[in-house]
Amino acid sequence: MSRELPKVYEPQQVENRIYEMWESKGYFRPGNKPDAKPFTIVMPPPNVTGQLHMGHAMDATLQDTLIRFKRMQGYNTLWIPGVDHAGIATQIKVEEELRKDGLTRYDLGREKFLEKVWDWKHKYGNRIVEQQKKLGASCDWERARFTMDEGCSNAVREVFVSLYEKGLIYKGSRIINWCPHCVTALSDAEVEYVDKPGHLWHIRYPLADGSGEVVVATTRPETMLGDTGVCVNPNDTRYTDIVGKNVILPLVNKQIPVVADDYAEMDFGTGCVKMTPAHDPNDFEVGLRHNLEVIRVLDDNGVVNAFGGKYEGMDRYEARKAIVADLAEQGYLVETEDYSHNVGTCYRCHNDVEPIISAQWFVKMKPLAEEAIRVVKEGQTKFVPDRFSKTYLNWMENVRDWCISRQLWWGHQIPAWTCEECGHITVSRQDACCCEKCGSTKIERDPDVLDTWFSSALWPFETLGWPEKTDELDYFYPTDVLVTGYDIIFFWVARMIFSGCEHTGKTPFHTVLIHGLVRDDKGRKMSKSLGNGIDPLEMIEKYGCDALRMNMVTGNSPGNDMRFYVERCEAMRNFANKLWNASRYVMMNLAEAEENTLPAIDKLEIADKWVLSKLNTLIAEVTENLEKYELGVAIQKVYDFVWDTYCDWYIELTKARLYAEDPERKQTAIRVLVYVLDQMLRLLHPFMPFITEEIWQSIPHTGDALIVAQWPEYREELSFKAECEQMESVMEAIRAIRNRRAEMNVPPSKKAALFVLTAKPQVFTEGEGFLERLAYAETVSMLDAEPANLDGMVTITTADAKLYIPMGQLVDVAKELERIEKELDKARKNLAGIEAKLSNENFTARAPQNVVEAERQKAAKARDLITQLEESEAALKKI
RNA sequence: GGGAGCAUAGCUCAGCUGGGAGAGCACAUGCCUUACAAGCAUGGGGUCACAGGUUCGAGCCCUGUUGUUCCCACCA
Repeated sequence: MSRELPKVYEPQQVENRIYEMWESKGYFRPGNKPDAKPFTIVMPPPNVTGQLHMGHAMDATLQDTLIRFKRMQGYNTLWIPGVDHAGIATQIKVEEELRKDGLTRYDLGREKFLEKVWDWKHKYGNRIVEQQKKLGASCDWERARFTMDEGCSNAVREVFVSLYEKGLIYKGSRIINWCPHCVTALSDAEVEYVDKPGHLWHIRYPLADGSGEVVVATTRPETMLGDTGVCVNPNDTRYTDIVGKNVILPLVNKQIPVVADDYAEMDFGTGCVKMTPAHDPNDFEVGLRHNLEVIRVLDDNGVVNAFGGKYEGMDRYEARKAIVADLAEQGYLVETEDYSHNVGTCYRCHNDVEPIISAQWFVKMKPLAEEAIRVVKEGQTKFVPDRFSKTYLNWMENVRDWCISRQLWWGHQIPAWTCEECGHITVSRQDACCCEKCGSTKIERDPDVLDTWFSSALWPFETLGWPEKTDELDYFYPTDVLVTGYDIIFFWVARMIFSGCEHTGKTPFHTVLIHGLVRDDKGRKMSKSLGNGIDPLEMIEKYGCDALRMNMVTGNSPGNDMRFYVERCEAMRNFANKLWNASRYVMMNLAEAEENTLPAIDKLEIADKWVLSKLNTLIAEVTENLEKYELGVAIQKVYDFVWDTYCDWYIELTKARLYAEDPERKQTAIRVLVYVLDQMLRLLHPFMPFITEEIWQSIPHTGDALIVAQWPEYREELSFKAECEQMESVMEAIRAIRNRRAEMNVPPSKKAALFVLTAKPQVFTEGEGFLERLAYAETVSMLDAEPANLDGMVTITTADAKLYIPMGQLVDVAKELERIEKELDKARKNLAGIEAKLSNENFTARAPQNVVEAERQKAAKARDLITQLEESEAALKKI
């Protein structure tokens, strides 16, 4: 950056260069600081198929801000990136590719197909990484992991086998959620329930002995092909007689029993429920209790199978239509009722899922959940904001066994071999050669793969080398903060916690920072189908990465959704530009500074002491906010300081000195300007890494880069209370004068003399230069007494002074009086309020002393103002 | 059916442990003041959803009401 700086900040010229500098110098790797504490974050691995979207931008910004903050605080920071193999999503993508050539995965066979997927991964898997770099993510790319790489695969294998050995993984036939479109089982978490309008069909089932009938209701009539019973409540006197009898299943014409079970509710519908144990989880349970037959009537593609008789070969919806029509025709349909109900859909393809009985692998959750509940209840892992711990606990306390097998090819294949001879299942860390029970070599590996989340669940420790006992694992694990959206608490966070507890004996992180969704400007989810997504890369291209990052954190609080406004990117771009220009101003004068250190305290002037005190407060507050993950609050404070305190006030306050001819005063000013700029850049760096580094590199600095510079600290010796009050007093006068001039429409070019009557003449004498420059005063003179002639004089009153400005004909005495009356009225009301408070003994006795003291000071100030106003009023009335 | 969030300026939202009602954008007026017109100065604009309660004091804590969003749940 030369001294000849462009007037406008151009992020495109800066970002790539800075990022390469950081990366090449190894700043993203944890420092080699033996005494330093570690600070570790594992990045939620995006899908290999993924395209960077606003959710990633949010995720990355928050994590990077925390990492940069901690890095500057001296921690050995490690942010581990990686990519997820995303079983279903990726497999679908590659199958779509194949379809273009008219092929399916079965045409290729498993091995060939997997080769294709790996090709695809190598081709596109890095795209999302490159995109994340554009966000300024300072993660240790050299440690980037992939959930299917060797280390992760070992971890998965170890976990599967050890859980199996502990009896926490089992294979069994249960009702699971089946997606006929993806042709695989799903876990409960992968089902999204959608309220859909449908029908409730009431169907007549005649008693086999001809003594009557029962009427059952269903939303899925096609499942009746698999009915093996009818259930009534044992206390339901209406049906006592028929329990144990058989009814005839219409269309199928077979006899099925009536059983009594609490499951049937007497006051719902007719009180009779048809039982389809193969296609409904409740019916399955009832079936177990009453030994009902289990007849599965839909195949893996959702098509009616051989048990469906004449309906065989029909798709489930086709079959539904045909069955309803036949029921109606044969007089079995009593009623068709409009009925809206929750239908489970696949979270990937959004087709309806079918509850189907199927042999699958499960993780037994109850024993694992215990510890996962304990660590959160006892605060070893805290959610920010805290309300999500309730969400988590509620889920964990009611969690059911986790179906982990998927009928896919892309993923970690289950390490289980079934013996053809004896049927025994061998589960093994090494690929099995023969049955461990009978020794037969006729064994076949389970073709299924594991749920993608099974490997993601191990992410915090598998990325550090587990199951090997590595030094890294020892040093960096447990990690510190996990940052993610509330939408994957169940999918991922919960499973990482119980996995960490079970396999490492430690909860994987002490804090879970939850953020919300990024929505469009109308509050809708950004989605491909709506086409309302905004591309983060486009925003970066247009407004700069720093502006996008600022957009992500400002005005946002943890756990809450945010709407994305392009206008705010613009506002943040403007902020970056503001900072740029302030720096330009400092650098233009930099030649005057001999060094970038603070001048001796006795050289500091009032404005310097004021800005340094403000900076001090800012440092303390921002640090605390960041420690508490209040990034939005923190950045707001820095923003205000930069724009308001530094640019709008301090820079203006230094101009008198910079343009005057006293070299020593000039140097003091510029050195404080540089010092404060440097400190601001540090505070801002975690949020706006690029522009701050770029500027920092061109001001005098010690150290190689801002990214590894030290985080500012509060310095007691730089707080100057008295000088701050002085400064504020002058500032109040400046504001009051500007205000009056604006109201009177006096242009800045029209300067006027200023007379000051005050009990603190020294304050205003010292502030002369400020009043001249910022309050358009031609001259500033102190008065000993009220001016003799107030005609043509504007009177402005502040708590500490009365200010007179001769404005000649512009002044209307009557209007002046009216204004003073108004101000007086306001001031008196204000004082009355404060006094009422102070005269309340309850208040003075019970409120904290500092609050009472503050009220007293307010009262004193209000009284001063009233006195001043009254005097002004009296004086004006004399005219 | 259970649980949670939200309701603050025209719009979008901050407001941390109770003591000043705020920001950005928009709006109005005046300014090309030698860092910045992507700017400067000044201003208008709020019953903090409603009703109670606790407290010396409530946007903030408690109870209830209304509206709204979301999550969880096997009622055929």
